[in-house]
Amino acid sequence: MVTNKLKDRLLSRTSNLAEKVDAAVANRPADAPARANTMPAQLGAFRLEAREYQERIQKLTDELEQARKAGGAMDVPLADLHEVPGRRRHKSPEEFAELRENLRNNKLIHPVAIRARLEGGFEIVSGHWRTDAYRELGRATIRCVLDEGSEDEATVGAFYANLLQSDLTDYEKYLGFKDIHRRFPDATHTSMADSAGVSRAAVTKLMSFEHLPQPVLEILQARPSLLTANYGLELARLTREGKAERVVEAVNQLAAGKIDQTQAVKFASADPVKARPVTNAQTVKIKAGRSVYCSMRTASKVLRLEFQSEEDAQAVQEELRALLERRAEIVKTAQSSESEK
DNA sequence: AATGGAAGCTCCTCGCGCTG
DNA sequence: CAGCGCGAGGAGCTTCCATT
Repeated sequence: MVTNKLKDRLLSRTSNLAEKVDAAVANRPADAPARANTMPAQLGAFRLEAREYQERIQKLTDELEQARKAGGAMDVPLADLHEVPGRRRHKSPEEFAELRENLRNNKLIHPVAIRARLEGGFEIVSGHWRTDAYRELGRATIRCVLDEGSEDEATVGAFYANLLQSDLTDYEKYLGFKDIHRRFPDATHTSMADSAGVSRAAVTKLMSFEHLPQPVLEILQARPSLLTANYGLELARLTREGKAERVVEAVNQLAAGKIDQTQAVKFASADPVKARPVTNAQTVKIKAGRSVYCSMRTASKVLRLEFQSEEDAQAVQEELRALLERRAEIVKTAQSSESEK
């Protein structure tokens, strides 16, 4: 199946990215995030910090490892499970309801895959919907297993796989790319675009959500579909130009359903919101008998010709070209005589 | 080289007016 | 009056050029 091939291709690119960036991170000098001033102090602080993190990771991983040896899985309190943005796969409300009802009566076949977090608790690698279902069913714990593979593989892989689903909102895509960028600070828009199979401009556009005012991001957190990246980009630009207040007000009105996205941008840019741009377009229909042969539309400097068939358009093209070349010649001689004066 | 921004293209949707 | 076609604008995307 084509889709699967594409998915495999993207996922394989994804693992490449993880390796590449891992390698880049490994090659980076250890004092990159330097805080101390002297070299020995930098190294000392770095080693202490690294050891501390290492110990915490080891402790949490050991607990899960023990559980796995004991029987492969452990019951984890739902309150200890945390979601990582961009990792959840899409599911319709109907599909979720089906899953929940299934789990109400049957026991969990596939345990939730989790990984220990530095800040405590566990992050869900896969099984977000199963966890949600258990929460709705009022259960206290859920069966979990320690995930294999690296954290980055899990996040990046799940996100890029999700990206193939068009029903992910632009804001959610932004959260995913942002998370990847947080994990791989060396990743550029270009490299992420390559891995995701989208254009670089698309990534840049999505990342523009980053520059929106905090209140707008909070609204989007609750309603991710409110703003698409095209308009997010415009509003981010206006925010940078110092119109953050107008942007927030515009998004509030957008959220209230009073205006659409285009009007929101106009409103935020402080331009008077015109009801509708005055169009002075004129359309002339050239008829062949009773049917329209060609519809000719003139608006400012645009002339549009629409024929009934491709053949008609082709047939006229050569004649029009000759006409336009003659006109261009006239304009040219007029220009040269003008410059001689 | 990376990123930002403008412009243009295409597809889609919706309202309006014409026609049978 | 229902069905249809058309016009116009919205939305989503890419490409190209400018800027950092």
